[in-house]
Amino acid sequence: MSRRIAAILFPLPLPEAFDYVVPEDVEVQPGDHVLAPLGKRLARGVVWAIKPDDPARKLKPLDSATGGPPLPEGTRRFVDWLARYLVQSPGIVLRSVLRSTDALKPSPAETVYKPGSGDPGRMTEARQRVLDAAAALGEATAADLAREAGVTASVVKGLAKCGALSEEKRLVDPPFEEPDPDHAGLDLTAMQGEASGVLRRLVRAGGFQSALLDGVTGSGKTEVYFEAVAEVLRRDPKAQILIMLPEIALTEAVLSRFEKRFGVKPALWHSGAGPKNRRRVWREVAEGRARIVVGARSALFLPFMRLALIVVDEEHDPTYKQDEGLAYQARDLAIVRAKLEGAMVVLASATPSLESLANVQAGRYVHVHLPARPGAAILPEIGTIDLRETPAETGCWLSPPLVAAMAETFARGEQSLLYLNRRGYAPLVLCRACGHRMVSPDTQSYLVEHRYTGRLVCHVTGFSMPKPKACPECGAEDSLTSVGPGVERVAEEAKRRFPGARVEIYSSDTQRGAEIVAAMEKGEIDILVGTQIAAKGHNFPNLTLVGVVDADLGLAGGDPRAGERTFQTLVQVAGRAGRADRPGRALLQTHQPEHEAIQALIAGDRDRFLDMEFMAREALGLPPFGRLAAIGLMSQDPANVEKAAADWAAAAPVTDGVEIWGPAEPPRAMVRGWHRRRILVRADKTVDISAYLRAWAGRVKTPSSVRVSIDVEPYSFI
DNA sequence: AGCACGCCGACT
DNA sequence: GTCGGCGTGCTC
Repeated sequence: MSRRIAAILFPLPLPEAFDYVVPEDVEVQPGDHVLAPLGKRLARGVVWAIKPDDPARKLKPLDSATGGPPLPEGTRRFVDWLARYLVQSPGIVLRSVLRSTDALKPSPAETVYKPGSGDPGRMTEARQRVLDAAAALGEATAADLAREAGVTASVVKGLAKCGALSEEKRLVDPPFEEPDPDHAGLDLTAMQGEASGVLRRLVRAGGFQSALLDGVTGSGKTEVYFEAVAEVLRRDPKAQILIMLPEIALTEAVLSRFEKRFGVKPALWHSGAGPKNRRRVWREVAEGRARIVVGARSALFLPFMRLALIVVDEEHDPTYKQDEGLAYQARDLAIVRAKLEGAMVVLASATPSLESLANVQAGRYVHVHLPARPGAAILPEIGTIDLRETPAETGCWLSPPLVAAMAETFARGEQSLLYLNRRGYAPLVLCRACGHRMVSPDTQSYLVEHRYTGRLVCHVTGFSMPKPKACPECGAEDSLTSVGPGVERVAEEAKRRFPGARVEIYSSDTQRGAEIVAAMEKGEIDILVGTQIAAKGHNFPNLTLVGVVDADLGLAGGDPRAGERTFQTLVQVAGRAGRADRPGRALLQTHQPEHEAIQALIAGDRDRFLDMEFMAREALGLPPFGRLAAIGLMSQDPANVEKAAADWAAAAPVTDGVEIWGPAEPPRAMVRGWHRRRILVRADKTVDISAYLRAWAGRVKTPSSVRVSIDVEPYSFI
């Protein structure tokens, strides 16, 4: 009598799936959820495969099947692929898929009440209030009715008993409504029509395809990819679609646009959603009923039954890269997932990543170009101010040419935006007497002065302290001085120079951001000083001058993507000026006006910037022309990390086309008591860097006091 | 991830 | 003499 064997994968850091005997009376398929004995306890796992028996092996029987929607094959293959690629145990990847622990239980039912025809009998005031509430709410739970009427639930129950309220069972997690591809009439420009036509043709061709939808802000990318979504809905009544957005973009605005186009709300998946919502979305996706999911990067791990299209909006956005825990780049994984599912991918951006443009050049992606809508935003005239020739006065940050431009703008009754990506008043506080620099107790990074709150703040850990009167090192009184500008300091200078102007600050510290935006739209602010947060997406019709206080920020440093990021940010910021019918201009204060990023920007020549950047990266063998990986080591004991780093370095396999850089102290060598070291690996494109790392990790034994993290394709170099 | 085993410090 | 700290190892 041959046994049936099931390989079961647990959501635990185990190296592989474990084998169990399937009892006679248990029926399981790959993807089913089961309980199985693991050591002394029962653990939840997923059947990964059914295997032929090997009678020689002594195996435990699995306990039982737990039910719930099975994990589809595509999702399981994605887990296996990811585990290999990310150099992680498959169980850890599985854990990212099983994000909603109670999604496996059937949707619970709740009792709801609505007005009935029965005789309420003796009418009391409480009963009348409940009946009024029921009439107003239509259909509600006992708790809701009681709260609304200001009584206890027993009054509701009493009315239900005599039939004055009728009782019904309702699923707590109702299915999502079916989106209608033809809900809204088409109202596309000729350009949009052409672009959406290309995408629709790709959808009709079917199978795995990738397209880059490349269009400036305001060109209507969303409407265009919505047409690809509609085409998928029309062609296959079971097909599912994932629309990915950076977490921060998952706002009411997106939802209302979606609802206008498809007539219903999409299933939403993001970190802020509660467990109830997650359970509903997870289950509806796994059962194949949720047709469209709009979600942040983690939505990529949902168990889609029949995924036909993935849209990655704002694909260049660096927040698609997750650095903590499972380190992955959601945009890249979207391509992989689509390939495994035979689905199509649309990457959309106004400033596409170099990686995506390289794929276009290599012919791997179809390039769908979407020019600006006629009559819409005109890119402003962009100029530089060479700070070496016309520096700002000592203790000031606005150079004479920028001040002159602001004065003209103000005189015309138009608005200016000063952009500086530094919160607070000053990025550094030091003692004039002894040179002591105020640093954070944990990270040793500089404390940023916030004059508005009178505190010194660590932007890394959030640590803060009141600004001391005397230097904590030498005791000198009133010797602490603020070095460098933050938005508060630039605003102070703007107020001093333009006493009649209304100046406001907009940063992530701003409490009433929405009010600032509204006031700016209404023209109630003359000069807005803002960080990154002010660069995105707002439409200020009377804004005609953008001054970039420090265009050099981000050009330096060891980050291979710094130039690209600066370029993208500057395009966004410059794009704020002159959006309505007024021409705008942008002025960039810089010490390196000859830098490619800045030259290309003032020429409005993206292709030239990209060519330069491509050449630089190709020469260094950096992505997308080579591969990078980072090995991070962390311990509370400095001697332990040091030793572990040395052990890792000594164990590195020697291979052609691979270079090891380090071990080195990262810029933040110590974070919250943890000492850190990093080893960077650069490999030629032909090298399987995951296999290399796996082989390497197999040769080293790291003590449990040292934590090891492997990041394939790191983005953060902090 | 749990859970057990094992080897050194302050307590009934 | 034991209770309990958490470092190490194992789970089909």
